[in-house]
Amino acid sequence: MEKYDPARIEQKWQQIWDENADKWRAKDFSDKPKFYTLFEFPYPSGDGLHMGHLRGQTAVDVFARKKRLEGYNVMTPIGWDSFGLPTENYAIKYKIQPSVATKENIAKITKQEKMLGYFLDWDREIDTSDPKYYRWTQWIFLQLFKHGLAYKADIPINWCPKDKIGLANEEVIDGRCERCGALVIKKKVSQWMLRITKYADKLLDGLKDLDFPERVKTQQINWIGRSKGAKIRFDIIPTATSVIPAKAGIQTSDSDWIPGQARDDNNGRRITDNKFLEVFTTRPDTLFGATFMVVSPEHNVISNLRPQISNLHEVDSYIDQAKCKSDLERTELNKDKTGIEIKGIKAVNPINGEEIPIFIADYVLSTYGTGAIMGVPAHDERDWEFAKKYDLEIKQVVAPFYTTTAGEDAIRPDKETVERKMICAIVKHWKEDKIYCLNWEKFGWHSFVLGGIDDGETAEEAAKREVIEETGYQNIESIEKISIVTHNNFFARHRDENRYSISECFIVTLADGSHHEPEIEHTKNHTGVWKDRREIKSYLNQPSNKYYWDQYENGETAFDGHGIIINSGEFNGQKSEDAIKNITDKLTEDGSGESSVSYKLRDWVFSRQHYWGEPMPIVFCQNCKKLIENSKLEIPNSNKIQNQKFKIQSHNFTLGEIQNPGWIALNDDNLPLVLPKVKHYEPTDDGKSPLSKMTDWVDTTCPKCGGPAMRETDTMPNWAGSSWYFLAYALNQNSDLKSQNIGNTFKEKQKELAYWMPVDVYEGGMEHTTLHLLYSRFWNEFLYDIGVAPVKEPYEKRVPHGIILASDGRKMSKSIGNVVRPDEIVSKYGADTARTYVMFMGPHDQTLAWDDKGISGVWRFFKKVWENMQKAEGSADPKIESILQHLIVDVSSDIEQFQLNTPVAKLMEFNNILLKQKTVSNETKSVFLRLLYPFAPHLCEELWEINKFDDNIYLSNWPKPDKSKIKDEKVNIVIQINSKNRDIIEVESGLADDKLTEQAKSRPKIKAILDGKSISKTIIVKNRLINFVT
RNA sequence: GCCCAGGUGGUGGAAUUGGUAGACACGAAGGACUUAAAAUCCUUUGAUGGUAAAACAUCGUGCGAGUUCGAUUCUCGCCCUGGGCACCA
Repeated sequence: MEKYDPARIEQKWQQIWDENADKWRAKDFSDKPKFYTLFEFPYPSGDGLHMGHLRGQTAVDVFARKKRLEGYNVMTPIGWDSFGLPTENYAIKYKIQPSVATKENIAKITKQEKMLGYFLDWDREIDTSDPKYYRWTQWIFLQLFKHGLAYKADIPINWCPKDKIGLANEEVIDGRCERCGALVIKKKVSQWMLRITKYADKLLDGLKDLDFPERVKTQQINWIGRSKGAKIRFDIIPTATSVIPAKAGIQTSDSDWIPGQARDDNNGRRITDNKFLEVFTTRPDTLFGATFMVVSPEHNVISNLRPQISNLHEVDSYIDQAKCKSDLERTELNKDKTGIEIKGIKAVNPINGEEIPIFIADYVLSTYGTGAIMGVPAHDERDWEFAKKYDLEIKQVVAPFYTTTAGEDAIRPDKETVERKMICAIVKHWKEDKIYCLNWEKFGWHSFVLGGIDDGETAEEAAKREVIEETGYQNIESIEKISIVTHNNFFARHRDENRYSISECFIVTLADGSHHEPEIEHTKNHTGVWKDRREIKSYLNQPSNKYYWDQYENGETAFDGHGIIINSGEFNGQKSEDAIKNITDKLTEDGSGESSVSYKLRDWVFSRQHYWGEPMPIVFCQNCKKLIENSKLEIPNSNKIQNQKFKIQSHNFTLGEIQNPGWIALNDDNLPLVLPKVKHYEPTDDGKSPLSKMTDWVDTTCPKCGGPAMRETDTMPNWAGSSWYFLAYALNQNSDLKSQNIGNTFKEKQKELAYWMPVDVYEGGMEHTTLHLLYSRFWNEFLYDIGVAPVKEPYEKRVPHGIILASDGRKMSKSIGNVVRPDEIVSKYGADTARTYVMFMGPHDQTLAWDDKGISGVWRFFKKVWENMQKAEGSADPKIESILQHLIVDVSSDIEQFQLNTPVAKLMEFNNILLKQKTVSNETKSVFLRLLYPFAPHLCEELWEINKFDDNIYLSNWPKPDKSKIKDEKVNIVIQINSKNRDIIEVESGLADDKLTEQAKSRPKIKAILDGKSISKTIIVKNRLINFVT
C-alpha cells in the first residue's frame, strides 16, 4: 500500500474533474431538477482567499456535491466583486492601475480556488468591474432612475479638512482621519439616492415566506423599523419680542430635503412651511404631555426662521459642533444630552393650545421621522433625561395600569366598582437598610404601607397620617414623592368590592424608633414587617408596588408603556391604544395631523466620489433643465412603479428626468459607459471624483437635446454590482451575450432566468444581513416589478456563517499580524484536510477562533481512512451494517441542514470502529466513501478507484438507508430515584413499561434505596429513562 | 446606546430539542516500538472527596432567582464576549 499523499492525488483528480467538467457542471434546461447554490462572491483583494471564504465555500461545496449525487442539476457559480476602496487605495499607494491590480488578484485567487478542489461553474464567471458586466449595472440604475427611484439630495459625508477628501466611515477612527489624524467634519454633498424606502413594506412582506433563520429576519425587520403613529403639526409663533414677517426669505427646494421618511408625496420634494413644525410620533396618546419640542441640528426650520431667532449665534455654533459627531455618538444614551433653546419662537400644541419652547439638540436625528420631535419627558426616556438636564416640566399623561384578571383578586363582574384615591408609602428605617412592609396574611398580599386619601386631605398628608397610624412610628424625617401615578383595578376581598384605585407613592424616611402600638382598627388585616432592602423585590407581590420599588431603587425614569390616559381633557380614562386612535382622529379633523407610518430604513446613498466604481450613465444638461422647469409640469403622485413618459416640446422625458431637472439618462445603446483611464486616482481638492479632472470626458453632448452637457463624475458604491449578480449567473452571459441590445436582452433571457431563479441556498456572512442582503432583495423586487426578474424574492433560503477570528480571539488583521491563510494549511496537509477541518471546527453559523492544533486530528483520521478502505474485502458484519444505516441517515440530514461539524465526528466514530476490523465489506467501503466524499472528494475519489468501484465517485449516487439492515438493538435505560441517576440497565429497545418497571425495581441497588419508601409517581421516557418519585 | 447572536472540561466542541452532561477531536500524563527522534499503537484524563485499586458519594453547563419529578435546554433579572449600526467588503 502506498502512503496517503494528498499532493499527488489532489492534483490528479482536479485535472480529471476539470477535463470532465461537462459531466458535472450546471446546464440550462437539463432533465434533472435544478438546484442553485450561491455563496457571496469574493472581493479580489491582494491578500487572496481568507478563512471566511474557505469556510463559506467549503460548506457550499459539501452541500452541492451531495446534491449532485442526489441527482440535481446544481449550479455553484463564482465571480468577482471587484470594484471598491481597497483596490483604489492600493492603486493610489503603488501607482498601479486598479484594473491591472484587479486582474492580477483575480488570477491569484482563481488559482487558490482551484487548489481547494471546489466544483465551480467557471463558464459563468463574472467580474463586476468588467464593462461587459457593469453595462448591466448601469442599465439597472437607469431603470431605477426612469422609474422615479433615483434622486439627488444633499447628504453629509465625512470630510477631512486637511487632506480635502471624503472618507468612508471605516476611515474615520475616533472622529479623526485615518491617514492624517485631523478632526473629521460633516460636509454636505449633492448625492444620488435610491428610494429603497418605497420598497420598505415589500421587503418586510417578502420575508414572511422565506426560509431565512429567524435572527436574520428579525434583524432585517428591525432595520426596516416600520412603526405606526401620527404626524402632528405644531404651529410656530413668535414670542412677544419678535414678529415673523410673512414668508420672509423662505425658499422651498429639493436641496432642503433630508433623507428619511418625511415626505408626503412621491416625487422627492418636501413641502416646507415656516409656520409649523411637523413631528412624527408613535405615541400620539401622549400629546398632552408634550412640554417642549426638539429639532435636529440639520432641520430647515433654523435656516427658514433665521430672522426670528434671537440667539442665532449660539444656535449656529451648536450646529457647527454637531457636524463633528456621528449618529452613533449623538444617540449614545449614556452620554449627556446636549442642546439649546431656540429663542424668539415657540410652538403651539395643537391639542390644547399650550405654548412650549423649541430646542435644538443632536440626539434628534434628521434621518428618522421628520427630524423633529415633541418632547414628552414623562413617557420617553431620552426626553426625560433632556428635561431633567434643562429643568423642563415633566407632565404625566399616561398612568401605568395594573388590572387583575385571574385568581382570587380578579375583578368580579357581579360586584360594584368603587374608585378610591390611595397612597402607597415606602417607609425607610431610621438607621438600618430596611423597608417597612405589610403582610396581609388572610389575602396573601405583600405590600408597602397603603391607605386611602380622606376628603380635604392632600396625598402627602394622607401618606404621613397612614404611616403613623399603620406602623405606629411617630416621627417622620422626610417625605418625597415618586412622580408617576398608577391606576389599579382588582377585587378587594377585604371590602368585598371591585376597587379602582388611583395611587400615588411616597418615600417616607423615619427619624427615629419612637413607637406607639398602632390601634387594632388599622392593623386587623395585616402585620408589619421590616424587610432587608435586598429582599424587597422578591417579597412584594403587588404589581404597582413593584413598579414603585423599581423607580425608587433604580432612580425615577419615564414610563414608556401603555396605560390609562390622564391629564388629557376629554381623553381621560381611555386606554393608550384607544387614545392613539382618538387623538389622531381629532388632529385629522382639525387639520393638524394624520396617522402615518415611519421607517428606520433610510434611502440608499448611491454616490461615491471615488474612481474605482461603475460610472453613472447620466449627464447634466442646462438646456433640458430650463425646458423642464419652464414647463411647470406637475409631477404625478403615484405609488405605482411605472416608466412614464412626459412630452415637452419635441422631447420625451422620463419620470427621473422630470424629478431631477437637468439630469438626462444615456441611451441604452451608449452602454456601457466605460470607466476612462486617469493619471491619478486621488480625489480632487473639493472632494470630487478623480474623473472630474478629465474635462474631455466630462464635457459631452446631451443625448436628449444634443446641446452641451456634463457627465456625472460620481461612481456607484461597491454594493451596486453585488445587488444583481445572482441574475447574471443565470443569464449565462459569457456564452452568448456579447453584443446584443442591452434593453432587450434581459427579456430575451427570461427562460434562463425563470429556470434558475430563485437561488435555492444562499450562503454568506452574518455581517451582510442588513446591507447587501437587503439591497439585493430591493433590486430584485424592483426588477421583478418591471418584468425583468422572474421571481419576487431572489433567495429561497439563507444560510449564514459566523466569522473566523484569529487564535487570540480578535479579528484577523494584517496590522495585528494574526492572519492565517488557507494556503498555508493546504500546502502542509492538502485541500481535503483543510476543507474537512474547517467544517469540523464548529457549528457553521457560529463565530470561531482559529486554532490550528486540531488539524492533526483530521489528518490522522484520513490516514486511517486510507488504511481502512484498503483492507481486504470481507463478508458484511450485520452489526456494522446496522450502524452504517444510522450513519447514512445522520450524515444526510446533517449536511442538508448545513450542520457540518457533526457529520465529520460521526464519520470519525465509524472509522474508529472499522479500525478494529481485519476486513471490510465492499458495500461498507462504498457507502462510507460516498458519505465522506463531499468533505474529502480527492481522497474518496482515489480510494474509489483503488477499490475498482464503478466509474468515478463524483458520478455515483448518494447512499440511501436500508431499513432491513437495521437490527433490533439494546438500549441503556437510566434508573433514577427522585431524578437522581442511581443505576443503568440494558434492555431491548421498546420494552413495555410494566416490564421495565419490574426489572428496574428488582435491581439490588434500587431495591436498597427504595426500601421502606413508597413510590408516589413513576415517570418513563421511552428507551431513555425511568424515574421513581418517592 | 440601539438591534441580533453566543457563554458547556486545559482547548475546539457534542447532547436525539425538557430526560445518562462532556460524543468526536486537540492537548496533557504514563506506557509500547525505536540507538534516538518523528510517525504509529495502548491506557488515563471535568472537579472534589474516597479506595491499595475499584466500588461509591458530592459538586458541576457565565452569575442569581423561578417553573418542573427532572433544566445546558423554558421564564425573569444581571454580567461578559462577538456581529451590525447605513461610504469596508
